[in-house]
Amino acid sequence: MPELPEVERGRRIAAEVAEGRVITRVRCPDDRIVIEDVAPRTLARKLTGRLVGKVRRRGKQLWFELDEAPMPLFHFGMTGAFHVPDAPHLPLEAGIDPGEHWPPRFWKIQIDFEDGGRLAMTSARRLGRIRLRQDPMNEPPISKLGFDPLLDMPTPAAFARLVSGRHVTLKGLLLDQGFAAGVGNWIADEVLFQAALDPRRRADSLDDAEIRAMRRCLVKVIRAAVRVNADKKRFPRSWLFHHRWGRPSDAALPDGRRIEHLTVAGRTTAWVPSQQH
DNA sequence: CTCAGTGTTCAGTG
DNA sequence: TCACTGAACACTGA
Repeated sequence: MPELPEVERGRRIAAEVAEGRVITRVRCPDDRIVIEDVAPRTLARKLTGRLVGKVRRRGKQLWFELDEAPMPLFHFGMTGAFHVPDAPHLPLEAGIDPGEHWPPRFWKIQIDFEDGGRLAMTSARRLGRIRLRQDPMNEPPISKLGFDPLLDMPTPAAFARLVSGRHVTLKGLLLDQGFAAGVGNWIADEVLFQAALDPRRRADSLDDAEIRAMRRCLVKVIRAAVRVNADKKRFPRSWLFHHRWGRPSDAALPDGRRIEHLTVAGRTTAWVPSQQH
């Protein structure tokens, strides 16, 4: 489920196995890998022998800092993840039992390190991408991203300026990676639910208090989701998250308030009309 | 068998 | 320029 929190989880998994190690082998079969603008064997050649510095993340983008350019940039798409062998704490992704299967189902690349550590990237629906960049931070797609709610959340005043000039729906604004990097479909819905805002409202229709509420809920939801992923905890019961997936006809919160489904900004949107205005 | 889907990009429209 | 829509990508699982 790669929105910002899952990608941050991937960053931590990769950091543990990769940082400070030399890459000794890269496997990415021609018929399986999803790479942009570079042949699988070229990618393997560029990475082999490189020393990994920091594993970094911005929004949903993840990359390795190496001792020598180019650097590999990973995007998980709809279903991607990083895996390491024999790690029982891995996320529950369809069909993968990391304790028994290696390489994991749907693997697209495997990277081995000098100390025997291994990392695999999976992408069941092949929408994940791997790219090479000389200077990842200053080239697209990362250079085009907006703020990252975990790394550089703007001040309330700066946030208000970003919001007020826009005529998009709130849902569309939150999903725009050039506005807030890392927000995906369910997080956008959760933020608007908690901020009590109708997803179809236009950004430039919000008053100061509503903008502050949206900012506060964005930070709160992202931070809580990262914590949930890291500590194997659960989201609070009051969150829309738990209840949005049920059959649309009888979807409701525990207290009985109805959950409706709409398409906003081209995406399925769950919301609670009695609470969001 | 059908269809939605946690993401992104691009072409076309207004 | 801005914003929206739909299609495409490619596959799983309900």
